[in-house]
Amino acid sequence: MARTSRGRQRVPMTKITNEASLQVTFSKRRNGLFKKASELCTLCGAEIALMVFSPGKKVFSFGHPCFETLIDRFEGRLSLAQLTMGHDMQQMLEAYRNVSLNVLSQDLTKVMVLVDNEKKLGVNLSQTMKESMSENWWERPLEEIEIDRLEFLKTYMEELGCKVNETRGKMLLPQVFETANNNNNFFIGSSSLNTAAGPYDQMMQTHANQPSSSTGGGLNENTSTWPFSAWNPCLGGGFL
Amino acid sequence: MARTSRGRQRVPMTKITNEASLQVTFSKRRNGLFKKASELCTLCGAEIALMVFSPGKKVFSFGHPCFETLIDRFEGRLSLAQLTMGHDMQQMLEAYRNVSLNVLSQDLTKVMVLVDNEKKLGVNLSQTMKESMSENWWERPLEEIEIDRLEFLKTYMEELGCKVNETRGKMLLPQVFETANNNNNFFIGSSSLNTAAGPYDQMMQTHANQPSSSTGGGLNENTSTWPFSAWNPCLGGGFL
DNA sequence: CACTATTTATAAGT
DNA sequence: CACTTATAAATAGTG
Repeated sequence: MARTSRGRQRVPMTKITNEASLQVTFSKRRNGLFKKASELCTLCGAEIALMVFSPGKKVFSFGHPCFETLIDRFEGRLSLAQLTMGHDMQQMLEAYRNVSLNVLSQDLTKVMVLVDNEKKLGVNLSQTMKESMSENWWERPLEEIEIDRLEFLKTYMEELGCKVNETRGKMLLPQVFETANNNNNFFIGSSSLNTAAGPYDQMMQTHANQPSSSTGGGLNENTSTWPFSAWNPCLGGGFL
Repeated sequence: MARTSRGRQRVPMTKITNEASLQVTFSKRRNGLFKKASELCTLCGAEIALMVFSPGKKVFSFGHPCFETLIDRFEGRLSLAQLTMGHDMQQMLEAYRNVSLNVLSQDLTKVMVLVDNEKKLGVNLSQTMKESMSENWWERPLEEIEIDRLEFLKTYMEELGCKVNETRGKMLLPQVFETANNNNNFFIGSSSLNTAAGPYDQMMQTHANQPSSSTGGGLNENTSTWPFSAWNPCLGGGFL
């Protein structure tokens, strides 16, 4: 009988037009990419943070090492909340919420902010904020949490102020960008001390665009809440 | 004559012990990973943010689409600054500064915050903050910027408060994690309107561990300042 | 999703 | 690090 397959064909490196095959290719290559990332972690002890937004705006992320390991590593470190305001007026604010049900359970969330001018910012911010409210992933009213936090930070910054004096340099600019990162579960339910990368499918997590559901689907058994639809600027729901 | 090569050999998926071959493998596979990421962007129109920390703690990042494209896409969108405080007390704060010298020039910076308890937080935060001060990438005193911003946000949140009422849900936890992401230059000096992914080597950037130098080396011609040593929790200098 | 036939990625070696 | 070779992997097209 004739060949059952022509085998792999060469494909031009241009965007696939056929929607169906694009989906298939995306899925296959995404998995391949995550696997490669995983292998790089394992073979070379590299640390990788990877986020992929599908053309359909779903989010797929990969992170290694696990949260716990990073805690040990960066314990006590704190970055600066840095907000800029150029003549074009821009600002960005990022925040997170990490869910950790157990030693090995956690999520890492990220958000992206871009504003071109204050007007648009003001308008859309309110809208965004209001929309996000319906997501309800918090136990306490959001504003309460936020305000407490901001208050704390403000106070902290003020206290810190007296210690700081040489803060010059270049605040080159106006555009602020932010992306999110997800630190996925790792070795769910076991091997909390294992710092080596495990099977890639255990290191990645798929976050489907789920308007109402709060648990992430996909390859991960993660039971923690993943509020992607609420904060992901790329998703159709939530903020968008 | 005998075969000059045994060809590719199968390698166990365990950490490579030989330091030399590890380096080689890391380099090769890292490039392969970036290439794969690039192809996924091109072929499927995916958006990818990828960060790789080498075992030597150097940072290699990849980002698509370019900053400009993202601006058009997310213009006016603002995420929430979300800070949590579990019974274990944790918090995280992330900030950015994006430098855009020209339409196609930009950087994306990221920071990571982890605190296990307030004591450690208080102590290390001050230390970190003080250390960061010597980096001077700001034009105005940091505290000033920070406080202004936090004040603005606080006010905003308060005003928003009256509009919000259903903010329940699960604030599952205590650990907060954050990683940085770098949105590299893309099509430097040309094709600002091109939204397709270009050659992967143009989408990636290598950030060497450079204590005093501020410009990133590697494959990218990026001329904007890259303050990695100041905020990268993995680097020996700056915050660490 | 399973199956090939091929294209790619790469481990070794130079 | 760049090039080569031979082989392991990834994956396009198909059922």
